[in-house]
Amino acid sequence: MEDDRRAKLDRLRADGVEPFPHDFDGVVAIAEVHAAHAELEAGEETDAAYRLAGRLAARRGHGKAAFLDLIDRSGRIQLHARFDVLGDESFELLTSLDLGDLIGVDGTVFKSRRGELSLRLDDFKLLAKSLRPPPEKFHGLEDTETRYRRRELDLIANEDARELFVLRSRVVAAVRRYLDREGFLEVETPVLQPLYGGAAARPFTTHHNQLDRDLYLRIATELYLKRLIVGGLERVYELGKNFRNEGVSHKHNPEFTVLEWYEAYADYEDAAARLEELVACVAGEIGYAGAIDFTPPWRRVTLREAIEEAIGVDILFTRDPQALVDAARARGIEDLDPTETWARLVDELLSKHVEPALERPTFILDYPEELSPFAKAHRAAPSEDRLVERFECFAGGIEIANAFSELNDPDEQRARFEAQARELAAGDEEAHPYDEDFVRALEHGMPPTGGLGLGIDRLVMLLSGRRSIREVVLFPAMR
RNA sequence: GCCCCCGUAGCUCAGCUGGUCAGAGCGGCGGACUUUUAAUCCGCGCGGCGAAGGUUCGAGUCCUUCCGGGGGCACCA
Repeated sequence: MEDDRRAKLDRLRADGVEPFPHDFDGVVAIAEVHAAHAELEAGEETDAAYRLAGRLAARRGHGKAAFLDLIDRSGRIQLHARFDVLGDESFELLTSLDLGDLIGVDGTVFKSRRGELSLRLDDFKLLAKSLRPPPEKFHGLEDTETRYRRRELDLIANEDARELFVLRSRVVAAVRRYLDREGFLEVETPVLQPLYGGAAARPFTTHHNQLDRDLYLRIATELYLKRLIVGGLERVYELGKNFRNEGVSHKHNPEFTVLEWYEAYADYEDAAARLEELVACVAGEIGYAGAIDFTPPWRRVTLREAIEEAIGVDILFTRDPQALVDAARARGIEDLDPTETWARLVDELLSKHVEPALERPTFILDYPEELSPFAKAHRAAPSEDRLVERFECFAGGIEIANAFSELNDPDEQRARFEAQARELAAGDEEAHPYDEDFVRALEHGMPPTGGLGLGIDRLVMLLSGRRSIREVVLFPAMR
């Protein structure tokens, strides 16, 4: 059948038809036509003329007439072609088109007897010949592998997919608009870094040939952005990819899009308020109508309370891993590993016993210092609790954001790095490497700052009701 | 890394306990039809069942290995 299309291509050229012309000016979106003529009665004709372009998605032949479906990014419209309007040659060319061919059309709007808004073709032009058959038109393309690996086919075949990625684009645009309006500067910091940092994760390593040195793909933008706060930019954000050398799952892709913002003279409570406002604002702008209520204020609960509520254990009664494991075991939690650190055990309790149940947007506040090397000590909590001003925000059972009152005491930061260095030496591959450039920057003085990271892919999952990150990433990592 | 599942025409899929099992719909090709809409009607199968071995008189159908994928676990604070 590919041969059929090749043969048609040859025939077109032989007949002097250019199968790949260079342009087609003056095209409007199909959605525009629908919007302008929504009120038309069935059977009603107009003399409103439009020029459209898109892909031929279906054809219903009818002898001396034909109905065709044209799709563009904005939608679908039916075309009606008549032999007596187009003439012999043109009509024949039209009926020899293949599904998947790209065409441009001129025509006038009418509504068919059956009530479908349509365009009566006055003229059309082949804009690009398709040499391969498109996916099946009724079931669409359902094979997950093909949908992910060959996303173009998914986009051709599935209106859902088109709408989703249009939605994603609108989400990102709305996020930018909000931050721009609030006086934030969008900046770009290095993706290739001599030292990675800002998160607990293993990096991808690459190599610069001319410099003959290894570089890391960033795992976070945090440290560079805070250096910009030291530099006086006051409100900055970066929206871009982070890379983490980790497994894939329904909520993890090795490269993922993150928004980080830093705001001078703010703390984590300001960040929480801003996140609520931002997400509610974005949800409103895209017309979100799903099950999650993003209306501020969101629920706030401390980590200690959340874990106690979930499993009945007060994590702050000890810093001893074995004691915590024993306490958890007394409440029926058997699968904790006593050789882990206390902090990692706390984290495991959070991710296994608290996070999955957090459907409505919830801030979990006030983390142990050991889990948060860049967050400032809690101003109100007893010092023996060693808590920091940090929150993670969850919704739909997944973590979407992480924020702190940024640690800006350089000596304290150095001490935290040293603690991390000991972890690293002890074999924790995800501990933070010591970043002297960052500490030196802090020594010049960083204002009190509230910073936040928001997972854009996960936000899009929530706002689109998708359960897998692969659904919302155009070309997800495949095995 | 481990466990489970899947891999049949361009697409969606049916093929029970191994013996016309190489099929259907959509798509395609040829023909009819000037308002249809998963258009309809008539005719045509365009793949040899992910790959390689093996068991068997006989294998999409059973076994082994490999490849690709999905899901789960681990990992991912």
